[in-house]
Amino acid sequence: MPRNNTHNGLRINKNANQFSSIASLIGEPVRATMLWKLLEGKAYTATELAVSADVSAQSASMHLAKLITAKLLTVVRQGRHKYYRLANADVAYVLESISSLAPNDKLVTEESSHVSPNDIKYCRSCYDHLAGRVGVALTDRLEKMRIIVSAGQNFDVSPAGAKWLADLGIAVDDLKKQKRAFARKCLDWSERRYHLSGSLGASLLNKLIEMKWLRRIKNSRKVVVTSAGQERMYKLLRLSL
Amino acid sequence: MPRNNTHNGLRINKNANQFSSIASLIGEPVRATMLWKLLEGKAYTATELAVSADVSAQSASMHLAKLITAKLLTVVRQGRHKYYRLANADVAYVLESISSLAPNDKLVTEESSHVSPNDIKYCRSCYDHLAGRVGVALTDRLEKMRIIVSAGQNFDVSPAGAKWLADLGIAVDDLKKQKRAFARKCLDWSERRYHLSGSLGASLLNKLIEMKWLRRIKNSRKVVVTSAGQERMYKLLRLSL
DNA sequence: TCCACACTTAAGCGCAAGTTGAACTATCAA
DNA sequence: TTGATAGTTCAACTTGCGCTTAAGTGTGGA
Repeated sequence: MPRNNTHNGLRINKNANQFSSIASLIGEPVRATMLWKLLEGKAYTATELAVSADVSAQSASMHLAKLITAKLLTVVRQGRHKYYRLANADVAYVLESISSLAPNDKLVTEESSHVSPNDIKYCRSCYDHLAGRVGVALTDRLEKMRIIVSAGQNFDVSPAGAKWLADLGIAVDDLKKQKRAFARKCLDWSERRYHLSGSLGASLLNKLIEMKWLRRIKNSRKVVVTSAGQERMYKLLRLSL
Repeated sequence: MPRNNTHNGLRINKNANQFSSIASLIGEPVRATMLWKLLEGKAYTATELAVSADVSAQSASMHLAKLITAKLLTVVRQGRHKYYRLANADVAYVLESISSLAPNDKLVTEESSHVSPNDIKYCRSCYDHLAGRVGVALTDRLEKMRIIVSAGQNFDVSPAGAKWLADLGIAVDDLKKQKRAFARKCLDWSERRYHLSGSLGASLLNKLIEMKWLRRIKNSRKVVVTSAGQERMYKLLRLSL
């Protein structure tokens, strides 16, 4: 009887519907597994995702199509392969925040927020850039040293900063030409603070791994700081880890 | 054949499973509607939630039980009623972040982030405290005026601040005695900046509504600044809205 | 004491949503 | 050209999960 077909009721339900359709899209077990895998930041083919979620190619294709139409993923064709990745860092962020609700985080008392270097919260990749305590600390130092400067929801690179990055082998001008966002502020769930994302964040992470200052942990989003990395980052950035 | 039963594969899937179960819990249409309603911050009875989601009492009971065991909601009994509310601000925050993925945000070009006072992004309640552009601006002013001071992931209240709040009718000492967090930093999705949550944030919102500086919009999380509120907040806080 | 109300529990039904098998397109490599 | 691989589409099937009916507990008011 009391169907809430008031004007307000309808509007609320419209919002709730959109909200619900996204959440259930993410929540379906197979899709959740795929998204979780893609959180590493790498692009995977449909078959790879099908295998890792342990379903048939047909199922995978159907699920991936849904994620694409919902704009949660993007695809690029390469020959007969299709490479899927998360649509943007916002998606990665939402996935992270959902997982933070998992009750596995055994009773985190108010200020027992001590994060050890072995903790996934300490140093991890978020989609394609560096997050966690280290990601935030690095971003902080870059800002303090005026290599990057805050600009609304984005960062920008100072002239001096561009030179500093060039010394590291990162061509800021080239990155700016890409159509994806250049240097966005990405929120870190565990730290509740900004870190650097966008093409600059991504190429910085790549560079740090290439130089062996950081090392990815296989099949995980965890990243560790090598001893060389520790030393060099202190020398270059006064960043003690 | 290639069931990924490697040690790593299993660990990844364990995480993905937890992740998936939370997301699908949120995503089910009826539960999504209930959660969306609870985002207003108020507590509702099982029947109220059943009506607003347009389902039978039995169904509602079942859904609510699931949300309780997942620690997404909490309940208190009062006589023969049970009052449900979101378990904490983190839950509210996650719900908000999910909804931010909705593609309804019609093409937000890089810096067209112009928010009008009629926009839900401008001024709204997040769970039980004030969020949106106004929430962030208010928090900023409170910090600039040293009423609150940053302390890691929390805020603290200065001695002068405690006096200022007492003049408003907020007893800081009493709030600190509560077992819930006193003054947390809560991230605002649309603004990507902090605002004040915790018991202090909640009682500040209540007080502002009580004094008729703000007014809740029925059946919505939107909140509007009254003209009296505009005037008083400028006088008291140099906050122009 | 009695009845109304708020909410819960259990059993069976039914449907939406995912899976499967088969057929189809497109790319690549002999 | 042929055959192998990557991915998609479609229709038939299977099933998990929410809904309904029905019965039960606990609280409050007359």
